Amino acid sequence: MGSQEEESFPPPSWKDAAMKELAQGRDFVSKLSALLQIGSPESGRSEKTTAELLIKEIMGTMNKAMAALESGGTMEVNRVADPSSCVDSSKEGAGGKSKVQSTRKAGYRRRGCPYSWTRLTSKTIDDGHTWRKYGQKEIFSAKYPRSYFRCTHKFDQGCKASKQVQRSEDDPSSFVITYFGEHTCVDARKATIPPSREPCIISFESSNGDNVKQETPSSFPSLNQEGEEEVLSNLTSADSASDYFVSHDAEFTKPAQEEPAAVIGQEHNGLPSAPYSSFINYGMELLDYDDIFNFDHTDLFQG
DNA sequence: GATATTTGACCGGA
DNA sequence: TCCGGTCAAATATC
Repeated sequence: MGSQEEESFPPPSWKDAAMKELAQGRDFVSKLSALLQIGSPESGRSEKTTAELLIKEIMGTMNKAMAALESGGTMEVNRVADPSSCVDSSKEGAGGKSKVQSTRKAGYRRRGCPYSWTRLTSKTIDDGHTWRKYGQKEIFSAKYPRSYFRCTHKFDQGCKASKQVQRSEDDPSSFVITYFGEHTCVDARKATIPPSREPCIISFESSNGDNVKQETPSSFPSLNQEGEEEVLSNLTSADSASDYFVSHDAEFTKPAQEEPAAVIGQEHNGLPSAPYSSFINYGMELLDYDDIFNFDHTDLFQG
């Protein structure tokens, strides 16, 4: 990775459109914020606080995204073809146990996995799937080790999804999470969650009226697994992962502490996808889940 | 006892 | 040959 970043980075026209949309979104949030300031006294204080926190989160995320766009992007690159093609062909159908045939440990490499996307997050988050860590490596030329996760259902359901988590060198409080493959599993944990397998269509309406629709992978990652807190705190001895919160019952993270993650690189069928639209969508997801599960915000936002 | 994590070794693409 | 991805035994945790 790395050398392809520039070439996969959104072309200027796309970038302009994304910037415009982000700026507009920021304006909307500002207006909403202003409305809240003069909101009716009847509105619950906790709800107002919640909304304000959300606004701060959204604003922060949008500013980050815009800054990233402006700077030409520290975006990761991801080559994408067919999600289903992103499998460990070497272990296909064997669930990793195929090497029973061979006495050798397999060292199959994923280089060139055609379907991946990367996101940068200041905290770990629960994507509704369960992951199992299967390795950690010190990476040459990288300051922090990289952790390797596979879907818990890799063997029982043959799910091919996996991810890598690495602390960002630029911002050690952030984690770069790279997802590979698509979940083909049916996670019991997700049974109570509205189906997310439908592609999320996001519309970017550019200034010239063109609509840029973006389809995000059905297994859009947003949140993380149980116990990853400790796992990630292992990446370095420091800080931030420790205050991360995940509730499996609620299938939700604690937004007040959770900085919405940005998908910083994604590509689909050779076309640069909309990393920023994805993170926007992530914000929408939070709201949707909230509506659906009728979470008690006061609980969520209290430490 | 079952399940998850850690960690050193192996493998193979670049 | 190097280095990153994965395996699997050992260990830890529940």
